[in-house]
Amino acid sequence: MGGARDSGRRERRRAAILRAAVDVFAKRGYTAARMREVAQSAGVADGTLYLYFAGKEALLIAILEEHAEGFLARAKRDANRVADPRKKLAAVVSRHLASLERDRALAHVFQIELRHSRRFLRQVARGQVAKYLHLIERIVRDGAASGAFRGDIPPEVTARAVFGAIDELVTGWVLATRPRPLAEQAGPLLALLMEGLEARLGAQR
Amino acid sequence: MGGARDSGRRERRRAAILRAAVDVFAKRGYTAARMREVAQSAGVADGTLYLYFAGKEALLIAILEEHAEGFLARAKRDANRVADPRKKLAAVVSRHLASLERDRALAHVFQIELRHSRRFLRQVARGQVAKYLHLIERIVRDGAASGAFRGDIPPEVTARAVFGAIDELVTGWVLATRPRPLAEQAGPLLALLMEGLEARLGAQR
Amino acid sequence: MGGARDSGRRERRRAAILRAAVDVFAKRGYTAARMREVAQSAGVADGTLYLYFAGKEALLIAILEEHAEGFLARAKRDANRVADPRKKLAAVVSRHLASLERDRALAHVFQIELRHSRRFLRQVARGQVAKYLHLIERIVRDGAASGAFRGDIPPEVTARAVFGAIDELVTGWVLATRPRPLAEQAGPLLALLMEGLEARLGAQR
Amino acid sequence: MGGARDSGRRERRRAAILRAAVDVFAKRGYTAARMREVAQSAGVADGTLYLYFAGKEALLIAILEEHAEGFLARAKRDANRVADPRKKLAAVVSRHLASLERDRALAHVFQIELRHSRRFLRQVARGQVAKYLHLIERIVRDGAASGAFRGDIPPEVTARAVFGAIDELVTGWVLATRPRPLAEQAGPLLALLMEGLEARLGAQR
DNA sequence: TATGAATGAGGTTTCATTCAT
DNA sequence: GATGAATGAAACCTCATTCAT
Repeated sequence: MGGARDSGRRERRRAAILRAAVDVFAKRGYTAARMREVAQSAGVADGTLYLYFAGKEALLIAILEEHAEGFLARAKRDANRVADPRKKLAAVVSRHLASLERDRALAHVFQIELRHSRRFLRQVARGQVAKYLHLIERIVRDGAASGAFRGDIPPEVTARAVFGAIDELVTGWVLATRPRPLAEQAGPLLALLMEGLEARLGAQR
Repeated sequence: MGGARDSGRRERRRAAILRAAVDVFAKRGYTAARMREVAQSAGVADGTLYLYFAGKEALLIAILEEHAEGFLARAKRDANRVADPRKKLAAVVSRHLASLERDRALAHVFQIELRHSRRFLRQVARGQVAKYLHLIERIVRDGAASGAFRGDIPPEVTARAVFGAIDELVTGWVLATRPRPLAEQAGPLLALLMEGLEARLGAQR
Repeated sequence: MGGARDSGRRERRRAAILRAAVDVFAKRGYTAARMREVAQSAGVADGTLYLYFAGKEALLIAILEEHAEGFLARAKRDANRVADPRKKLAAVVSRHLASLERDRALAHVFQIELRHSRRFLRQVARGQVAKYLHLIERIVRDGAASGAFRGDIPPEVTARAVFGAIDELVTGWVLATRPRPLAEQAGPLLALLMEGLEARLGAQR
Repeated sequence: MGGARDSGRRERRRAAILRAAVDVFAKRGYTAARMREVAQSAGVADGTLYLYFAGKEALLIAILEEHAEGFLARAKRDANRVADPRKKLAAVVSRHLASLERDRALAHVFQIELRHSRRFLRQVARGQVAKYLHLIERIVRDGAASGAFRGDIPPEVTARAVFGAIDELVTGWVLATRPRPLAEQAGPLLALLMEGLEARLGAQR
């Protein structure tokens, strides 16, 4: 019982620190952020941070892993709910935009602070983004096999292009002074990706 | 004559410092880069850096402006050489990939170091990237007007998607241990963007 | 109890840093003094200095305030112990000389380092010296009112002259290689100030 | 002829640099003053300063010597014009105040910038101030011998007290926001020094 | 003689992290 | 486990001075 209660307390404190880190990193930027401010925002002493995380960069990595895993799981679940590859892709894109639109500070950290160095990016790319790219790649590959998607474009290129396009929309939204809702942009983006930019004869829109 | 020679000397020295900065920033990352190493790499004294650039960040900004302007000018020129909007877009994409593939250290700085803070990103986004997005947007808009492109997708979304897709390909290339040539990826990316991901009945590829 | 002990510890450490600063400033001069040397002399780490004082100049200001206040309080107390304005003035002069003679390094800092810039002097002059001048002025004014002192000299001039004369004796003592004791000079100075330089008929000395 | 003309040119340039140094030192303070600003103010190139003076501190010393010598010569001449020791002292005091009141920037440098370090002060004290103290001391000593002045106060103490009193008046004038004319203060100061602060029976003022 | 571009030594301060309590 | 006072490494930039022209 004591163990369980302690564990709950520990878990809550860990979450508070992580939330504080997101807010402070978003507000100040990773480099300018001070561990002291994170501690104060979380309501703990400076030294306590180090009982939960190995250091400043570990905090950044933890933010990434904490949310990326949940996000990836939700995206996979959403994709699995439908059979049509087109709908799978649409589900992933919508989930991506919705997940980040819900929490602007977190989106800021994801789009900007998590990319502050090559070494860090490598860890990110090898870790979470790679998993995400694989998910898209799998959908595209399956779609090509079933005849729903074209088969003449390397799925890795498609996956990167899809991810890059979404990613840029989000970054624009994060940096904008008066951003337009992300959710609105899912439809047009999907239309572009699915059907292409060229006008079709006999199927004008 | 002395003035001309001095001016040439100054110009050469400025270029040497800028080149050194690209190399050191790419090798160490902006934060870990030491001004001393830049100076040594450029073959000048520490203090000389400050006769040419206001400081470390000014060096980063100068790298951006120096190359972004030239790149943008070349992209515009390429686009203007052809009339077909499809070919214009193809020209810009190819130029983008080719420009960065030519100089990997510079590409590294563009893809990673130039994005190390929100404040900096804002300057970048508002400055050079915005110009680039406008270029793409203009092509897309004109293409829609002439009937070559669809008219139902907001051109800003298209522009961001195109830029994001290219950008991500480049970033993947910069971070990869064994990158595949960027030039090879222009074709598939364009095919995807132009014609879309969905398979066409009666026109299988 | 822990709080009281900590507070004592903090107070002792603060005093040690201040003492170290006096010694190093006197030995090297303010500009040439190194914060590192102050830290080493105080037996703390470099960064610890900044937990107690805002910076190098704050150290100088703290030396001034710390000692000037005590000195002024003692001078006032001494003056209040006697009723005769002549004795009041004598008490202040003696206290001034005695206070600085007790601690040569401190005297050095007071006479030289505390005057290293106009900006700083203004703070000094407006702050502590002004208070000191007021004390003398008050004594002189009261003495004139009671008929003990002349009434035809502006008290501000008298106060500045008295302060300047003492100050110069101390500076001479600080700069001298083989200084003669300051205490010995109080009597002659007072005789001069009180009775004047001119010989008196029928009252030869 | 060429030599004479060159020499005149050199002399004028030297004077311009010295004047520029006085102005810049007074405006910024010695430490904050930049050699570049002195050069610009004098209308010469940075390097030219070093063809006339050994360095920044040499500039300060040159200001001192240049003006102190002239001032001392004038003070001596003034003193020699009268026979009465009282009038000699009055002449020196008046000259002192008048000399500095004429040029506020120079007065600033004399009162503040010339005292910025012990090493420097030693040079000053050993050099010019010592000569000045000797002048006063000689007058006081002669006055005592002739019976005009008291003989019971060590002349060195008197000299320092006189110098200190004048010096403090000037410093107050330099630092004041709205200074009252120095010349007005010569009379009261002399009255104090000559006749003393105590009220005289039967000779009230 | 005059120039001014180049030099390069030098130091205060910040802040992530540690560890005695 | 929690605290927070203490640590100390680390680097950008300034500016007096030099010297090739």
